[in-house]
Formats: sequence, C-alpha cells, structure tokens
Amino acid sequence: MQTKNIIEEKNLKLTSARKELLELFSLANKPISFDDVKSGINMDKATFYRNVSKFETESILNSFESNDKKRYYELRESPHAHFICNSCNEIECLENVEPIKLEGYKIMDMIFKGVCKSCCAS
Amino acid sequence: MQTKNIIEEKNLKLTSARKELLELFSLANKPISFDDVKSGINMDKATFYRNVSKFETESILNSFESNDKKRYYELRESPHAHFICNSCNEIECLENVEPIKLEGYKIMDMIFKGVCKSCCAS
DNA sequence: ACTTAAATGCAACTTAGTCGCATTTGTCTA
DNA sequence: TAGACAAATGCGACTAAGTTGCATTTAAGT
Repeated sequence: MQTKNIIEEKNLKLTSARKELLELFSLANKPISFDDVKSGINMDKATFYRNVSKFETESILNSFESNDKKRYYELRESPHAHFICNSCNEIECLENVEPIKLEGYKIMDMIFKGVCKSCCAS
Repeated sequence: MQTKNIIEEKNLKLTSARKELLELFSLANKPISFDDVKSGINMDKATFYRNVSKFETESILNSFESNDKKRYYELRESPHAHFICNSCNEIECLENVEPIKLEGYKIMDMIFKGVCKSCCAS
C-alpha cells in the first residue's frame, strides 16, 4: 500500500514527518529504534515518538522492547517472529516460524531470546 | 536447592541482602521487577541491581524486559515461556509450551505477546 | 580477634521516552 | 485561492529505570 493511502485510511494528516517515517519503515527490513535512525531523520524525537505511538494505535506499526532498553518498531504487514541475541543484541526477523496457538489468548508477537547463529559459531 | 548452597556453589559471599533476594525469588511464582518489591525489601536499589546482575551472570536468574520498560527477574530453575499482555501488561508463566527448535540458534527464552485470557474475555 | 577483598548505601549521573506550550502546517470550506 | 481551525511540530524541561564512583561496612579465612 502507498504511504498516502495508509495515512488517509486512518484519517491522519499527511505531514512530512509522517511521510519520512513511513518511507523509512517500508525500506527497513528489520525493526528500528529511535536511536537507529535519529541521525538520518529530520524531526524532533518527540515527533518521532508521538508518530510511532499513533501509528501503533492505528495498527500500522508493531513494537517491542529488546535487551537494550530501547523500543523497536516495524510495519505490521506480514507478521513474523523475532529473535533477539543475548550476546550481540542483534534482532532478526524469523519468517518461517509458524505461529503458536494458545487457547483463550490472542497471540500477536513471538520473541525468542538466546544466542544467534553467528554468536553460536564464534 | 537451599539458598546457602546456591551462593556457596558460586563462591559468592552470603550477605543478608542476598539471602533476602533469593528467598524472595524462590517464593515468587512469577518474574519480579525492582518496582514490584522495592517497598518490601531492605536494601538500596543499587544493591538490588548489582545482585540480580551478578546472579544472572552466575546463571541463578534469568531476566527480560516487559512492555513497561522494566526488567523482570526469575530463578532459572524449570525454564518456561512467558506471556506478556499488551493490554494489562501482566506477565504469565506458560509451563506447558514446548520449546521451539531453530537450527543453528540456542534458544533460551520464548516470549509471547498479545492479549491475555482475562483481557480477551472482557 | 585481625585482615582483606568483596558488598553495601548514598548521591550523583545517564538515557530512553514523555509532556506542556507556543508556533506551524495540513485540510476543509467558503 | 484565502481564511479558519484542529492537528502536528519543535523545543526545553521533565520522568523514571537503571548505573556508577566512592567512602564505609561486612563476610570469611587465618
């Protein structure tokens, strides 16, 4: 879907900060924290956080906290599990893990923690 | 295992703060944050954090971050998955979820996020 | 009891994220 | 196309979880 359509569908104003953010998230192939992008974006951190927060309540983004006390955001298209390495703190998207079912619960995200491939090898 | 044995096995000094903490964790039936226990414990927050940190490197405790920017700790005995509710932020231990295998990775924890039973019902 | 390294308490600090408020900007309507 | 209004922004001050430096205390071995 186009940036403009995403925004219009939710009745949000299409500001340049929002264009920039949605562009960023659709180009990224993994979850992003403010710290990851702060030097490359053209907006105040309050604007970043207010927008990702709004995007989340509008179901455009998902987020979770990693090991490093930072919150990571990604587009909600094609939900998938994540792996967080306790050793190098890298986050990987796991596209091929089938979602677990739990009677009575609605599961929206699965996060695995441990030691990633490259840290296991070294 | 007794508190004293846990400590001695790791060559740590058995201080009153450590006794208090290990007692606390073995009585608790779910992960605990500093905020959860600060009013009930008899030590400075620096002591709390330095000890849980040490316990973690000694493989006595596991920890993870929840939705609320707080770190939660629990004894490493009987590893199990956790469910974090995006709605009420409650953390549940899931004893009956079998661990997932991922070729090349060492998985040490599984965290599911979503909407818990009671939030689903209401 | 004496010694010594390790543990503690305290206060200052760090840092991700939030908030209030004055200003700006997108969108809607005339 | 201009004018109006609500929504969004930037800025600076603030919050709160967790960390650190340092002087003091305490557990454990002799």
